[in-house]
Amino acid sequence: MKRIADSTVRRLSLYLRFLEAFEREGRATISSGELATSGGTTSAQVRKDLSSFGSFGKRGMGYSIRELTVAIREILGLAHDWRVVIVGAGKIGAALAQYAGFRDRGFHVVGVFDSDPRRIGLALDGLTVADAATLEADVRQLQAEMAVIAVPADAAQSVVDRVVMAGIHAILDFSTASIAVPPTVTLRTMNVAVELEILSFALTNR
Amino acid sequence: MKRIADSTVRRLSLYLRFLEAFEREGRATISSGELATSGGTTSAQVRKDLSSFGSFGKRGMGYSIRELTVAIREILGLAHDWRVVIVGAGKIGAALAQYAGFRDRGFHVVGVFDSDPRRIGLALDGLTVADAATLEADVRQLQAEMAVIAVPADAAQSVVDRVVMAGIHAILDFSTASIAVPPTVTLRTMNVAVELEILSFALTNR
DNA sequence: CATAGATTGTGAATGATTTCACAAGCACCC
DNA sequence: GGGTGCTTGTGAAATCATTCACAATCTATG
Repeated sequence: MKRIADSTVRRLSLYLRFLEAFEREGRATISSGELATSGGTTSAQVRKDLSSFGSFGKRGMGYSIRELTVAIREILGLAHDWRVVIVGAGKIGAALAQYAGFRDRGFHVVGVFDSDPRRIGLALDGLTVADAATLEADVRQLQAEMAVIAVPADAAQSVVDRVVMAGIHAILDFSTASIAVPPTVTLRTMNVAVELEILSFALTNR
Repeated sequence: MKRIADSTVRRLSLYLRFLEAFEREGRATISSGELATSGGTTSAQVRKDLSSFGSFGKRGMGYSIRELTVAIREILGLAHDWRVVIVGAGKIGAALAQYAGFRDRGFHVVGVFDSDPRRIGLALDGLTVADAATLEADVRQLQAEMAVIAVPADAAQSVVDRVVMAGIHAILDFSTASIAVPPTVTLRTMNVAVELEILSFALTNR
């Protein structure tokens, strides 16, 4: 399979949301144009995005919402649930652990860790905050496949190293640090400060 | 000025972080190559990014960390503080309101709003959660310039419409909804589910 | 003051992504 | 069953972003 652009994958994830909303409304089919309008893009872009993976529509008719939903879920690897650990039970980590939309979308939080004794043992929505001292062993034992990192910047690299050591290949990082990972590991960073600074630039240079 | 790519602005924001770290270490100058290594890019990219805005380095010597920091802060519009309101005092909204890194970087939270009577009146780090009923008037009165939206998906569009009405031109949206704004408004979306789905794709198709 | 060594700034080349534009295919209708 | 109207799938073209490569220019040094 030829390499898929990051931007394409991101859009597929968005299309999936719109398809689910349309399905809830009871719609049966949708055209690339309508999907494009929902997602703020163009119909050609929607068709191109899908064409990397196959042919899902009917000419003259559009796409079956049901079928396209299943196809995109398959493409994105959402056919089965993922087991996720959260490291860091501070404000952000705790908020994420308790975020229901998480689990509803197939991401099952199987463990929350922290190294602060005041947080270890806290109950978060059915889970108990565990001691990060045994992170590697616990991650393996829980068979986690993804990690969310919500620790202070100066601890982030070491925590990432440890979950990588424990066999994790996909990491979502909320810290503001610059993190290095081996090429076999996918790391994505969500940085509120960066986004605010992009907004600041937009306000300043409009 | 010619149009600046979003990716360029994002990198400038990252460079700024590294520059600040280097400055704390007491370094005086830095080369494009070193900055590139920190940011996971190339020296040519660093120079190209800066060249859209002027000439900041000395050939043979690199960049003065002090001067480049000031220049990038100027470019990004961080020379003065921004007044930010947060709408939605749930888990995410509350975590953001209490996030100190926010204010330290020049983003001053001047108001937090919610429509749930159980949350109105709560104290969050020096701020009291206000009733969202008077959002428009309060936003104007507080002279807020940016809004962070952390409300449920079905309320997001209406809240965005209201802050836009109140004169806000920059919005950071944490909801999972698809939001429309007038072309004069900059909207950025942070969607955890989308990021996790990109990770899911990466794990599935590696 | 001339030379050596380093690093910038930037056109040109390459690579990636998006948009265009249109033939092909499907359903519906008469 | 042929015509009409729509919409897909996809090469080709256009646009946008990154990398290359090198002249220009700075400091340090003897």
